[in-house]
Amino acid sequence: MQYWLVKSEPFEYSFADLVRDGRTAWTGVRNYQARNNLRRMKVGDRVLYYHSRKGLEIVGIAEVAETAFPDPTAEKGDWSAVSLIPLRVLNQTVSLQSLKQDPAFAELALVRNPRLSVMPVAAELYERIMLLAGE
DNA sequence: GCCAACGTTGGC
DNA sequence: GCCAACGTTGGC
Repeated sequence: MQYWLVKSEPFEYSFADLVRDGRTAWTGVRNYQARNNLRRMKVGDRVLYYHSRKGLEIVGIAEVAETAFPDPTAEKGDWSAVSLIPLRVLNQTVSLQSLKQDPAFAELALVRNPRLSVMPVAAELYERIMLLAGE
């Protein structure tokens, strides 16, 4: 099992929206690095859900329900989407600030490259985030 | 809302 | 193929 983190602006599509919908196609990624990460996802992989712009915290966990397929919202270009389903809301949200305060997360792409919207999370960092989340 | 950082585009 | 200009992202 691999671990990932995706970012979404909560006023565009929040984790609560995903919970409400039960499943969503993760479309609209237009960055090659992020796209390549989408393509590496496997069914059952865990996906941390981060609220960017507003909130600035990890709020929930989703799961990959379907591996990469052509992004139906892309009019041109070679872009991919995956399907995500919600797993659960975290007991406690994990703020970007708290991640930045812990040197263990210095290598996390969220900290190092704040513009990447789909990124891998090392297993040990995922476990550490789970601890911070009271899971 | 500002603006730094990053990615992309396009003229040369 | 370089690099300046432009557009976008996202923390602050």
